[in-house]
Amino acid sequence: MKCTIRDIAREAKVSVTTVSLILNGRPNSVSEPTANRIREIAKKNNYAPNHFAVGLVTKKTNTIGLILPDISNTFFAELGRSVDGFCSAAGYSMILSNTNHDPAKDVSAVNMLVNRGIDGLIIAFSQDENKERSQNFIALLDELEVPFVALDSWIEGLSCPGVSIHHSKGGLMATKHLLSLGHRRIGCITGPRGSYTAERRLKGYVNALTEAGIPFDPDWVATGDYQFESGRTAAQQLLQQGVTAIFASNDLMAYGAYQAVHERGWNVPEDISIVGFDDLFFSAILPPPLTTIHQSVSMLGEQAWNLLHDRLRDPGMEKEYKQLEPDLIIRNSTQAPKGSC
Amino acid sequence: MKCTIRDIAREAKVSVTTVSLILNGRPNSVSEPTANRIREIAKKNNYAPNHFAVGLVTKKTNTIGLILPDISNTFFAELGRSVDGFCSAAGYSMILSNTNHDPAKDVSAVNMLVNRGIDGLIIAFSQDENKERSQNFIALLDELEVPFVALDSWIEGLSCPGVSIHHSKGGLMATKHLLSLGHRRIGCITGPRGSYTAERRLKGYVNALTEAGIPFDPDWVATGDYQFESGRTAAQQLLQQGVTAIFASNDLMAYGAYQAVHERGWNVPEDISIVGFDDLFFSAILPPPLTTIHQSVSMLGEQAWNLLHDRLRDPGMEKEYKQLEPDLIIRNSTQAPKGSC
DNA sequence: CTGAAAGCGCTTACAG
DNA sequence: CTGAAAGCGCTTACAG
Repeated sequence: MKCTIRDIAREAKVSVTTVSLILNGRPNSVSEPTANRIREIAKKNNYAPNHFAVGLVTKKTNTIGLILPDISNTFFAELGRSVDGFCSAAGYSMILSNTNHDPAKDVSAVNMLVNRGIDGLIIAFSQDENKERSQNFIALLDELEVPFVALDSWIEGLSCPGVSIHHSKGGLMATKHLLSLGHRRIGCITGPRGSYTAERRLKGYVNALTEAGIPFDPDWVATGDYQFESGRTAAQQLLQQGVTAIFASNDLMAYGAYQAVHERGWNVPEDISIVGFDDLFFSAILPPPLTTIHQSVSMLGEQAWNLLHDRLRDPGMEKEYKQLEPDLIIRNSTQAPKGSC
Repeated sequence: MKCTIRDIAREAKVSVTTVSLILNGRPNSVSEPTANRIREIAKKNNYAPNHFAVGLVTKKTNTIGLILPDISNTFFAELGRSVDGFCSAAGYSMILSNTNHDPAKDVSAVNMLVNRGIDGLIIAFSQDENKERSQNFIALLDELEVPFVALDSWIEGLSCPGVSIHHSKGGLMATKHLLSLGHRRIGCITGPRGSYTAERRLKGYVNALTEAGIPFDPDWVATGDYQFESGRTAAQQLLQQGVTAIFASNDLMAYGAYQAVHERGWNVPEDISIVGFDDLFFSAILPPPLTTIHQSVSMLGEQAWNLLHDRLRDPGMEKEYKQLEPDLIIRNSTQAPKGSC
């Protein structure tokens, strides 16, 4: 039978107040022997506080919500695992909500989670091209009574703490690497239109070209959706344009680009160099191993949790937005363009 | 300001009883106009029931727990996504708990989730070689007051509903495929010792050899732990034994086997055929694409949810254990052994 | 057709 | 040093 604070009080012959004070370690003036007796009875009966009763009174749940666009993408799966690790170590549970990249689900997930009673929220936003819905979403978030932090992504116009890799710097580093190898006709496969991360990474690409004095050619940019298949299609377009190298805005699309190259009977990196972004586990074992921008998923998860945890304790805390340094991992998918030496 | 049932009652000039009855669609005899008025006021005020108050009274939470060994493994990530999809469609939330393959965390996760108040539980067990802890775990589960179902894996001696692929049949099919190509020296990379799924898959391998009249050679079996690296190491051992083909008990280890083969300067499938198990997304894009046993993750998730949902409505329901049919997907990592034709 | 009231299991001023 | 009591926001017999 489930044991309540009342059962313990009865057995220990004290009031429920006393039991509650002791078991929660609240400041009290209960005598040591009594306190110990209470603790022992609680232990013996396997006492665990009723979560709802506690929540009803304290308004605290020790549960946080995590909203992710797509948990089947390794990057987000690892991110989820990382956040889960940190929050469960701190005694919090995590309710996961998967939006399948649907911004409308972002909205319903926030509502659902808040009604269910979470203490805080971590959100990796889905891209939204719909300006009006996007504005409504910001309004909803602004009125949220629980703290939340943006992870990986962000919404234009939203003011909140958050953490992400420095997307544009990553795009810059990837493109500069290609430039330094001697490439001049460099294509870019972007993430979906309206996606914050996609736009930042593209910006890095554009900046690198500009710095190198290469005029921006829109034909060298193909839009993808961060999925494998779109990388393949986009790469086919770019190959038509005669690019000698491709910066894919994530690894999954880079794999698609490999496929497009192979289908043409070409090889990576001999005929075309490819750089990715994310550094998924598979990128290291793919033949040839993929040169890519590494994101530290565990650091991302840790920082997101820390930002949230700080605000759980002090809701008034200032909103900081952290940007993690990207790492260029040079492997074998990039080399100097053909005939350049 | 958060609006309560009481605020609505006051505004509608009825009792809280009436409001509760209407908003929950309980059998009632409230006049239509009154009912509509209540519904409108609720809507206008954005009323959402307080989860804790409801839970305290009804003992229901509309939340289920999902325990997974490793969400960063694509197979489990997709499984999590699948379960999440079905339960959120049914109005349930899912609390995810990641055990990192640690059976001790299985136990603590169950306790944590139950104390937090879940209506039901889906568990993909981690393997446990420790018989005593395993027995204690079974005892804990037997006394669980909420329904639970086993997903993918299972514990010897436990009686509960569940769903998994027919692991041994999958192992049988994979090995028979190799046999049918003419291979006779077939190695097997198993999952970790004590793992239910690993043992079943190995059993399929052994059965196939026996059926074909090939004596079982323990040197042809190498133990892995379902991770990439262990596949590489195990494959190195097996290659020493002169096998012409390898059945890896999951795709991740099959990728490791590819690596071991390449490191030796050999090729798949010319020098050695490899079959995997799971059919992860990457298996189709790997060069050469991997022949493997396909598991329908979405069906696994759906069945697990259905089994649980049935028991949520009728706890007395009989315990059924469903086994899904494996599918052999033949791609390019397998062919007849060298010099066989 | 509708409401008063008990109770779910806690926490927390407040009183002694 | 310890306890009685109010209250968190609901649901649900029960009474009228």
